[in-house]
Amino acid sequence: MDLNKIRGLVKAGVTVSELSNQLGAEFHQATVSQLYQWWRSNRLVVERTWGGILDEPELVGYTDSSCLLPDDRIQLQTQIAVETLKIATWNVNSIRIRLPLILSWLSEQQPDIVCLQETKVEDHQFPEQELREAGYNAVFSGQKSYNGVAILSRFPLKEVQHGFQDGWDSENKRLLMASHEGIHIVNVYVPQGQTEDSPKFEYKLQFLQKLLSELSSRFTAADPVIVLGDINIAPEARDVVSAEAMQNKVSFHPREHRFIEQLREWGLQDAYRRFHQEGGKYSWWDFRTRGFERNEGMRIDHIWVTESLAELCEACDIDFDNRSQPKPSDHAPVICRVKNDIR
DNA sequence: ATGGTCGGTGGCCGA
Repeated sequence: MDLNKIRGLVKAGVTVSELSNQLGAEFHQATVSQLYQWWRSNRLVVERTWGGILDEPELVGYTDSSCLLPDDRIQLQTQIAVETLKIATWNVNSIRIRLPLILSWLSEQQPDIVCLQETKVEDHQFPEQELREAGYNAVFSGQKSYNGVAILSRFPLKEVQHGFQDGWDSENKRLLMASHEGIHIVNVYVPQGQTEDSPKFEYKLQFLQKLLSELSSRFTAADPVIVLGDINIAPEARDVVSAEAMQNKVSFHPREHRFIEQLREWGLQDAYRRFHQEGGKYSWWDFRTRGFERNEGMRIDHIWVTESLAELCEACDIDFDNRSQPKPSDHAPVICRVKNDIR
């Protein structure tokens, strides 16, 4: 199959039957699969007049039961959609209860890649169909009740890895990696840790240590790597309401700050702090104290990038508006925009 | 205010 020839013809815009005529014997199953892949990833515009019955063609979006018809006019989008990549992280606190908000947010924000945490569903219950209809492929790693991570993407993801490569702590679904156009995506849900004297805090610190060794064994700081998720650590005093009150408290503990320091030493930087210096900007607020209404929270959801990606980063923002919607998660999404210079 | 509210579960736990 001559992919460049097909790409050229479809970029110019053709009907399916014209394409079939022009390709002749070269039009076969692989060609059709390619068209569907483009369609599924929202790169193919499909216009349908039902054999001329409609004066104005209707736009046909991809669903699992969609079929291309011979007189459909198809056109492959040029790289407009990927000139800048919009990459987000969001702890959704149950994908089942949050699905309506997730779908409206996807359609409003149009992110290209979204890392989700605390999906809280087993894989067979993951709403793959609904997300695909919204234009997203998904890879996911879930369990009953707790944890659960997923990556949504407009494009097919590559090099998917579930959990740590050595299988450590594989029963807790907190880590999911994939790649897109050479960018390595590390989606992580770091354990919360409860209190300083809890075994859960030791588990958190061990998890962080494992995460660091996973990063340094898989990548170098020269690679384009993006580590994002619910890190459950507020790095600095300006990321909490009161550093005094948080002294030696979990999520603001010196031993956790040591990990943040090691992340920086390895070559990662906090994308949000490239663009915003002010304090009092949080990504999580406690439901119990009505923290959001009082703006009392912590900035614990982060996007960390290596230097090569940092230079391409154009923006990084917390989506506060999402948190004020009905039935919000206790976390707001964090979104960054990365210039895509990989052509 | 050592409380409070969510979400998932199953007769309490995790955040």
